[in-house]
Amino acid sequence: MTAPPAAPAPRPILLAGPTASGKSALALALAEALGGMVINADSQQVYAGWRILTARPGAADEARAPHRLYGHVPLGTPYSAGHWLRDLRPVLDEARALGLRPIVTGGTGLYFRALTQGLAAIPPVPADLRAAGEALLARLGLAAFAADLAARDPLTAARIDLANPARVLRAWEVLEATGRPLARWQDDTAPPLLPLSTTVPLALIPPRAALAHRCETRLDAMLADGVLGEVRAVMALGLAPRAPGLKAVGAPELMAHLRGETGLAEAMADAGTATRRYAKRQLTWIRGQMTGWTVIETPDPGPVLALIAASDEAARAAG
RNA sequence: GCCCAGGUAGCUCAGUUGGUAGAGCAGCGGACUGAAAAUCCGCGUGUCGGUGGUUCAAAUCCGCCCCUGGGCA
Repeated sequence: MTAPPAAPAPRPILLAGPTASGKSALALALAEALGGMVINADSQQVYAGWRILTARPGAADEARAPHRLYGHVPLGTPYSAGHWLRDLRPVLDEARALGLRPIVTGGTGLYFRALTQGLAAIPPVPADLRAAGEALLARLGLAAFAADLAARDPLTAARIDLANPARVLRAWEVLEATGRPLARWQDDTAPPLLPLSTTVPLALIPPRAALAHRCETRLDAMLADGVLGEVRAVMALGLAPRAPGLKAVGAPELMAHLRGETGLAEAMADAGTATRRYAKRQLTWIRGQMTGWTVIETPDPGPVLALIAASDEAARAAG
């Protein structure tokens, strides 16, 4: 112990929360106050083409603090929790090199799980194999398809929801592509990139009434900002309806309107419904899956900064 | 004013020969290991417009009243 140890890198801040909770604004305020880098953890905000619809930080926001992993993926390109984790690692390195504190924020619970609990290192599944699986599922029906999987891979079948086509299809394609049960891959999951204990994990959960109100006013604001033009531009790309990046909440509803299938008022109402349901699922995820996270109720930066300072101090004391 | 059709869950509606009611959507709760803003599971939340009558029993049959839509004046 001849030289004092270098100051440890500041622990990354993780900021989760339902849509319209005020995460982005809070993340930006924290970045300004702490010298941070805002890093996206949202499965739809990674896509170029959506800015208004996904309430992505704008140019003015990005001028106030460095932002990463926003809009860096072309629409139509497959993207997943695995892609995101691989993209994230060099960004965290960059933040450390620049002396910026990472502030990872977004609404995708799975991404935070992959980050803090690890993700099985399963090789990529070829797109045509997935398509073949979808075709087989459509031909056999879910019950027969699931029964077939259960016969070939009882280990995984016992672990997943066999009534959920997405989960059964995933198990099937992993088995087909790798010859190894998904459950085996999952059992071999490597340690996480950022264990929860090495972070400051915050979950922003505003009071229900306030959240509902924000969901509503935000949709109107999107309309005023020209979201229909954005949707029209995306439609002009001519991508398949189920192409990656086209399932942002509100996209199907507004596209239906632009195709002349629904009135604007109806489309906006439907988009509002979709938004509320999405927020509800996010809250369920946070309640059920994000144990160990600190719940904060308002996006007011003052108390949050105090909380972070106290947390940092406690971590320092613990060594 | 008269005739017709309706009035049942937050909304749209179903309800057989009378036995105190059920679907979809919304809503609420839940699951979640590489599509996750995805995908899936569970739950009916009701002065059956009001009132009087017939009946052991009325959402259901009868009278009157109220409301909505359409038609005739």
